[in-house]
Amino acid sequence: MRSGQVAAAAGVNLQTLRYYERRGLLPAPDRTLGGHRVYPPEAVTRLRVIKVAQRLGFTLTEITDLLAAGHQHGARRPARTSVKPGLQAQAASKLADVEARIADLTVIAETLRSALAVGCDDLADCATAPECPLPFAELAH
Amino acid sequence: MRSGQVAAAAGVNLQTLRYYERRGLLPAPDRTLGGHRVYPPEAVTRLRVIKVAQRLGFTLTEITDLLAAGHQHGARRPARTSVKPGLQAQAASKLADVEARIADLTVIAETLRSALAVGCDDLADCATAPECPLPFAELAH
DNA sequence: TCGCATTCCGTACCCCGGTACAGGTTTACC
DNA sequence: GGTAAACCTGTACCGGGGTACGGAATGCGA
Repeated sequence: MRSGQVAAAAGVNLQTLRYYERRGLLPAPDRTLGGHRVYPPEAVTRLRVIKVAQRLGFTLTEITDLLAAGHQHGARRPARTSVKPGLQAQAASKLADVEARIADLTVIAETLRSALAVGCDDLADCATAPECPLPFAELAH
Repeated sequence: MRSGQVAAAAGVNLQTLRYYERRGLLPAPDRTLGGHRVYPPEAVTRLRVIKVAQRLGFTLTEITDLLAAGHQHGARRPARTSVKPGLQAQAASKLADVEARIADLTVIAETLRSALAVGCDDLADCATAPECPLPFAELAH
C-alpha cells in the first residue's frame, strides 16, 4: 500500500504518517526504487492501535514504549535494560489519572452550577461579594 | 506594591504578571520614575479572579472578555459594538463543555478498567485478539 | 510516452500558557 | 555612597501533537 492509501484507511493525515515514523511509532517501511514508501496492510492496524491508545489518554511517548514493550515478550532481559512498565501497569496508573481528572472536573462542574444558581454575572463584582460561591480564597493550591 | 510582592501574594510568577499585562488581562500599572511597576492592592484580587476563572476552565482570551464585559455594566452599548456574552452565558456553555468532558472521560475510564479486568498486556496482540475490549473498530469517529 | 496525481524531503509554523535567559538599570538598606 | 537584590526590556524556548508549504521527483493510467 502507498502512504496515501494507508493514511486514508486509518483516517490520518499523510504528514502524520511521516511524523509517527520519525517518532518511532511506525516502523520505517520499504521503499520503491524511486523512494516512495510501501506499507504492509498491518500498518493500518498499527495506526488504529495508536489511535485507540491515544484515546485512552496515553501520550505518543508512552505508546512508543508500550509498542516496543510488546516486542520484548519472552526475551529474557539483561539487568542493564531500562525496565519499561507493561500495559497493565501503565493502564492502571492512567486509570488513576483519569479518575482524578474526573473528580477534579466534577468539582468544577459543581462550582459552575452554583455560580449559575446564584446568578453571578460579573467576575470583578463576585470577588468582593460575600455571597458569591466562587472560591477566591483557597488558591494556595 | 512592587511587582515581586504582587506576584508572591497571588502565587504567580513574575513573568506571568508581565505576560498578563501584554495580553490585556491586567491593566498597565503606574511606574516609578525609574520605570518599575507599582501596583494597587486590587491587582492581587484581580490575579486571584483570573486564577479562579482559569480553574473553572476558561481560557485567558475568554477571561479577558469576561473582565472587559464587567466594565460595560450600565453603559448603554452602541449597536456597532461586538456583543460578548456575559458570565452567565459563558458559564453555562462552559458547564456543558465540562459535563461532556466528564462523560468522555467516564467512557475512557470504563474502557481502561475492562482492559485491566481482561488482562490485556500487549497492545499489538490486543488488536488481533477478539476478546480484547479495546475499541479498535469504531474509530470512524 | 505523456501528463497529472501523488509522494518525496526539509523546514517552519500552529495553539496555549507560560517560563527562561541575557544584559542592563533602579531601589533599598546599611 | 556602596552594594546587593529586585526589576527592566526583548526575545527565545518549553511540551504535545501535529499541519502547512515549497520545490523537486516519482508513479500510474490512458
